[in-house]
Amino acid sequence: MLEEALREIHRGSAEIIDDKRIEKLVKAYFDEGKTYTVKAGFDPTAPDLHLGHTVLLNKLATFQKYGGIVQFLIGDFTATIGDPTGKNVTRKVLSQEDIKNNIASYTTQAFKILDKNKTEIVYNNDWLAPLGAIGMLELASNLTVARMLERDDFSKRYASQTPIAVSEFMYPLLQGYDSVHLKSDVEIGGTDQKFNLLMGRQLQKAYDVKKQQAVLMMPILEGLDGVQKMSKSLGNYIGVSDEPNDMFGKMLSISDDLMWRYYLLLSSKPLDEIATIKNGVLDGSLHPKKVKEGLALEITARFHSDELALGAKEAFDSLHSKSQIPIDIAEFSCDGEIWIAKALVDCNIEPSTSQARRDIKQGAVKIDQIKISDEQLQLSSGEYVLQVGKRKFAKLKVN
RNA sequence: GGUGGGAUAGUCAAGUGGCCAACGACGGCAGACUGUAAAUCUGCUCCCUAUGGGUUCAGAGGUUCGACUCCUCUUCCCACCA
Repeated sequence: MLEEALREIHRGSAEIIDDKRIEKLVKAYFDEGKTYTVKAGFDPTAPDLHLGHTVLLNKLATFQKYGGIVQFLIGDFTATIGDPTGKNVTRKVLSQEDIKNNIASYTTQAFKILDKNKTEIVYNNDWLAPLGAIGMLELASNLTVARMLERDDFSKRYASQTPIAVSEFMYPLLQGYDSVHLKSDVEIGGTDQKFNLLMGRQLQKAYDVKKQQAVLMMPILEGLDGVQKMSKSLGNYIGVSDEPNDMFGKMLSISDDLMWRYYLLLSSKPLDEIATIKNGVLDGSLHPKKVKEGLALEITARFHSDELALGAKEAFDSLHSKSQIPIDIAEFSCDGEIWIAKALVDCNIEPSTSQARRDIKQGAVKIDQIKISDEQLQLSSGEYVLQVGKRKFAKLKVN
């Protein structure tokens, strides 16, 4: 039982510092029912969560299963500085108003995964604001500039003479101080947070907290392209608030290689079960498509419901596998006879008549399921279903 | 402040007077194959009812029958010097 719990906790992690401590904490929970605290910080900057964020949330949920009380730390104070990690420029400072709004939507989404009863939402403004100038200076004395400049992102910016605000130096310190105040037993974060996470340990020692937090780092999830990290700005993400059909479709669009990564980091299936599935695919007894569907169903169901997930699968099948026309396609209408190329542009499924003509020439355009080849074609009155390629549809009514 | 180099389509990057709507790569779109995959192969990739016309190569002028290519000025980048 203990062993299983630990395996689940270790699953997918990139690096763990002080694993012994984690073992002890979990063991104490099994033996004596003692709980412990697991801290994770969230920047209230991104109100829309995507699956990349859920990697961390999943891990927190796992800890909750085994005695962990999550300290869901909202960095409302630190957000006014902006985490410099990975950034090449000084970040914009958020207004209090923005922060408040973001927090509300953030937590609603997070509780789709976390157990509300084992979560304590804390705001670092509560203790960082009262820290005052003296406290701040005291804190700052724990870190040397040289040490700070060892950090890659800072040293690069320094070398290229990109400005670094002194306040940015404070960020890791403040994050670390959060751990002092909260007396956290464990902190989890992404691998990119290593420096900040370790700062928590260092400061706990300096402030004589009597215990140093264990640190568990999760890898950064790759986006749909399988290469770059999942992020909204790159457009390669699956949002936790995505519609079931979108979510399901996006999941199926990932490559087979990436699928295993997603299974590891996103699925709640036990590892040995996943290993069995993987073997099945390797020896050909299982079709990779089916396996990917399983994953897509699981994830879609998690954020919506079993029914909606199944519905999404059916919608997907009828659209793609059975090559039927989707049910809800955009409708357009026009007056009088219309040239086919123009019609495609007017229905927003082609960017220009030039492109439309090219596609017709290539046999990519269908009207009512029938491929057309005449680029001069005029549509007289009636209703048509226009199609370009496999996925672009429009209904057109010619009056 | 001085001197030199650069700015080309979504991105990178050729092109140094006509053969240039502009090589190539990536991306994107489409076709074949499939599992709406991936990989691979093929075609297309400024706009316009088109064997033609129009607008493009940082911006504004100029030279020329003709300019992305030459000259002048402007803006922005980069390198070296001070």
